[in-house]
Amino acid sequence: MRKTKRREGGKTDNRGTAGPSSRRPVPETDYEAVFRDFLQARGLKLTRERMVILEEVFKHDDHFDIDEFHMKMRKKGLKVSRASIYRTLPLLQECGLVDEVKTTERQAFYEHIHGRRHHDHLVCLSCGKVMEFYSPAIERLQEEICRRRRFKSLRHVLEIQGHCKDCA
Amino acid sequence: MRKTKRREGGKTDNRGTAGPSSRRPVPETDYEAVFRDFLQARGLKLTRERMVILEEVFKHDDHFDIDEFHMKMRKKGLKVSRASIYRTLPLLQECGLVDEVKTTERQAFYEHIHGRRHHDHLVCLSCGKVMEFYSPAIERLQEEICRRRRFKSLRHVLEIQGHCKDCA
DNA sequence: TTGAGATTGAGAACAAATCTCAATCGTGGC
DNA sequence: GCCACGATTGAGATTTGTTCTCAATCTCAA
Repeated sequence: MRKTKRREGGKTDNRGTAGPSSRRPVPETDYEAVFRDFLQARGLKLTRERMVILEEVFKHDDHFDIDEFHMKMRKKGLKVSRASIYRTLPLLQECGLVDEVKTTERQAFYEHIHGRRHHDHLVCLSCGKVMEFYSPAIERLQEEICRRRRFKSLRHVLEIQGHCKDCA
Repeated sequence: MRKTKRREGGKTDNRGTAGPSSRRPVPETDYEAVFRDFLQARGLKLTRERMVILEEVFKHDDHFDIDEFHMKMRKKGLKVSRASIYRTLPLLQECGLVDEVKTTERQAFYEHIHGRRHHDHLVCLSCGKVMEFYSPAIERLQEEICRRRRFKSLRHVLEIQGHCKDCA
């Protein structure tokens, strides 16, 4: 009995990052290399589970929460425990492949960011859709504010909540 | 098991302000009137607990989380259950007296906003200090973004995390 | 190949928030 | 002022997201 939550976000294009025909050593994707190097540098092991999770994360192009993620994997027959997911995502975060977005919702959600630009979120309170936006001007203003206060900014979260045009 | 006595009467109003040379009923503060009206309009009752919580909220001028808040009340001998606090804060939020700020921290915190201006937060990851800032320019840019997407904004959360000048 | 040490899975443990329900209170009508 | 009744309360139980525990298992450098 785990949950019954919503937040089914917008469509994904699922841009087939999956491996090409597997007969010869499939060329390692960018993110695989990043993760592998990170693990090595940290003296951590490259396990089947970690790789399965990595691949799955990069198949999602939208936001997801851990429970939904776990469910989806089980349906596909990929057996990885929830605990491993909880343990692996922070690693992916540490090596910059994934971003954890704590929202005003109870639970956190994640999104992969490798090769993507930083962005902020619009969240529809009716349908749960999450849209992204990026404003260089806002970013600049934030930097300015931090500079003035001698605050060393590490990251930020900007989430605007309301109703999307379909729900308004 | 409701437990023995509770509600050992007394003092609902007259928040000991040692009124100037007051000989007449202490004038209700602004926020008290707001809350009272709100309760009435909603057919809710004005209870001792609700008032105690309201007063306490307006004594804090900074951010607080529910547990800390509850503890502080107990120390003062104000007996109100955690459950009541959890139930009352959303009411105060509804009538615009209090703001719930969900942060990237695990738990939410609150701050009263009556008579205060909207603002965003800088959070120091080392010492936990929370600073406020307000940027009309950022606000305007956000509105612009929403307009362009036909998104009806209700509220937003902008939190910048990093290290304050004392911790850097 | 091997063994030290990292990792895993299942379930227990936690913690924040919410719910349950009998006892009790607040309020409008007399 | 008194009543009746629905709203509210407190204490503890429950829910829910996340983290921890530990025996079994796996990884990888030597």
